[in-house]
Amino acid sequence: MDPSGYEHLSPAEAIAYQEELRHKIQIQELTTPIKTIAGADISFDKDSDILYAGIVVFKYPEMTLIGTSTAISHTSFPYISGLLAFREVPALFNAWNNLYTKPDLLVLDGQGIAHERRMGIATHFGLLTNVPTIGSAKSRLYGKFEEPADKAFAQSPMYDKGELIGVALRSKEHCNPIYISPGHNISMQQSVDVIKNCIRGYRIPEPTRQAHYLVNKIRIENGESKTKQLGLFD
DNA sequence: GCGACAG
DNA sequence: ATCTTGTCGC
Repeated sequence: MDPSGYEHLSPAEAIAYQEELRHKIQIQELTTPIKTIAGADISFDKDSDILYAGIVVFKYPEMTLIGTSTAISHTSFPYISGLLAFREVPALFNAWNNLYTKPDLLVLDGQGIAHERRMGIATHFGLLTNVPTIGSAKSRLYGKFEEPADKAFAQSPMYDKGELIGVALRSKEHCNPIYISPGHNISMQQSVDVIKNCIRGYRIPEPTRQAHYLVNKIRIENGESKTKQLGLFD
């Protein structure tokens, strides 16, 4: 199904689609070398249905900037816990198609398989584009875990009925942990290792941290240009 | 019925 | 996610 059609799905239909896609998920080691990595994120105004999507690509593991792409899209699918992909993936897909050179790996702001149906936004996007993905969320959605020690890089496994679905990682001392889980076409261990390599002094790993910065920037800029276009200062 | 609940 | 200044703590 083309993501442009997501907005016409009912929540029940979206859940049915997740159950259908989950059978295709591949959590296994990525054997091809990782030479480039990208971060993706979304931004929007409080009561607006316009989404600002952005992707930032870096050379890995140096993390030097290679390129960026953005897309401004409309959505009508509401935010529903567990169905985030249906709201944000269409916009991200547009930004993805604007990228000249696709990265070897993509980090999304949200869960991978640490989801009740293993279909977090990172997994969903990976299945859609066939690019290896990792989910790096700022808060927990699903899974049980013990609080990791308050020491940089301390980690604790996240489980769902005995199954390992993610890792709570203390990316920085005295900061709340981030929740890492593989999205598609990469292993749990590799996901955690890669994210650790992307931590550069902040709680949020560089790929999504920079993507967040980018989408906020274009959101503010777009708002200002519209104000001018409407001639509110005339 | 109650609590949880990515962005 | 976004609205927003100061403020507590390392």
